[in-house]
Amino acid sequence: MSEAKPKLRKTRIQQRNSETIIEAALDVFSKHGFRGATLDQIANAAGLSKPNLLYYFSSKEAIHAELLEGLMDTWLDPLRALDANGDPKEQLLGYMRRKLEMSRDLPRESRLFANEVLQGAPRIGAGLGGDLKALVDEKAAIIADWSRSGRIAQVDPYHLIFSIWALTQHYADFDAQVRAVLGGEDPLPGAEAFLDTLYTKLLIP
Amino acid sequence: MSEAKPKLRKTRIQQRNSETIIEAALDVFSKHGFRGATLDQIANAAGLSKPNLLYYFSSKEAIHAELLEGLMDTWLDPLRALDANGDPKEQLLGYMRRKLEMSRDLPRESRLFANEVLQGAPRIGAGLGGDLKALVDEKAAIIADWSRSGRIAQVDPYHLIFSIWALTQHYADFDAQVRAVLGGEDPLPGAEAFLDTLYTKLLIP
DNA sequence: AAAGTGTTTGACCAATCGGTCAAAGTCACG
DNA sequence: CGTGACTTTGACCGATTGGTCAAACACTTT
Repeated sequence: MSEAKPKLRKTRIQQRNSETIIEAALDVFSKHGFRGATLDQIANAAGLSKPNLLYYFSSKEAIHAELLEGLMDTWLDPLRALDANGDPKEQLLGYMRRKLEMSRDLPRESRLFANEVLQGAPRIGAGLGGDLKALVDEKAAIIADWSRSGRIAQVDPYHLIFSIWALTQHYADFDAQVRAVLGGEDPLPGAEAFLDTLYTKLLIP
Repeated sequence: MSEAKPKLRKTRIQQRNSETIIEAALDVFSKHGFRGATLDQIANAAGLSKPNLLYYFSSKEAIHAELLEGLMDTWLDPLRALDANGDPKEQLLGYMRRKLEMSRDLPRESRLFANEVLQGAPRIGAGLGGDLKALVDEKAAIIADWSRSGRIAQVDPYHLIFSIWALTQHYADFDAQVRAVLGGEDPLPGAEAFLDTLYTKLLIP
């Protein structure tokens, strides 16, 4: 259903500036949302003039679209790595830990997606119903098998996956709230310990 | 630290129109975020002219602020209801269920807060570090007591509360994603069953 | 070094935005 | 029913926004 676009970047300068723009756009979009971000902010963050931005990307939407598309893969990698042949508990806890690491290391990406989905995913809806659903269906089937064979407890695999998303991304997306409640303390170590015991207890058959 | 404002609405018309505006603003702000919402959209949704809006509220910010302030109480009610004298497991599962009901019945309110916190809580930051933190500290102390006395398992009370927020609000804030993955199915019944077993297992001493 | 391609920018534009204002309309009440 | 307070609105304003364009600039190739 999707046409493969070459998207060839001819020159060194194009390569470098495109990357700079995408990086700056990630910063600005994740901080202010699509509507709240302005081309001037992005241009400024990238150290370029606004017309120069639009020499590399045809519109604000185009920057946002390429950003999301390029990130989708990174974002789903941890789930892709879930191995049907591995130890069930180890695989699921590993997935959770990798997602938690991403909340620590890539909070801007997390917020970018959160912003998009919060608004009803108007510019990414197709990707959710397509690639994402397919991947989740595949991995949910694996988890269901583990449940059926008694290697982990009986759990709804879809809500199990949702819970991992919710619990890990929460620490990136709601960072302001978490830190306001905890004071100065770094939330992540406590979070990992809590989530470890949570999922360990949940998965015991 | 906070001055009590009377905020008296003299006439019937003022009463009615203020409410209409707040209701319309909830719709628009939760759908598009603060920056993405326009006064014209709110005025339109409220069935009023834009200058008429500004007769009742001095600015876009003022509408947003009153909306958030009025909602904060509703939003924290379930946590306030957590009773130190009740049965621990019953109290915590009850809290979770009430939050899940709020995600079902008040998704706009959930998204409004999510939008605000995602942007770093620029217009509500004080409320998070103040009232919210105080309330969470109080209830976390209760939960810690339950843990200490062995009535529930050893858990970090703060992350336990965070997990209830994350897991329940996820079904409102990320509704687009959840539904895209699940297809037509209503997510909430499955969510409640999953969360019931999750917290039941977690809390067993 | 000339020519052609690729890159950058200042000036500008139309649309939209939050907000103002004076004038017109409506309501409550003596 | 008249009067003063309350309510509504069309017209308007300055600022910001996404985007255009022609001209200037730089780089590579021959």
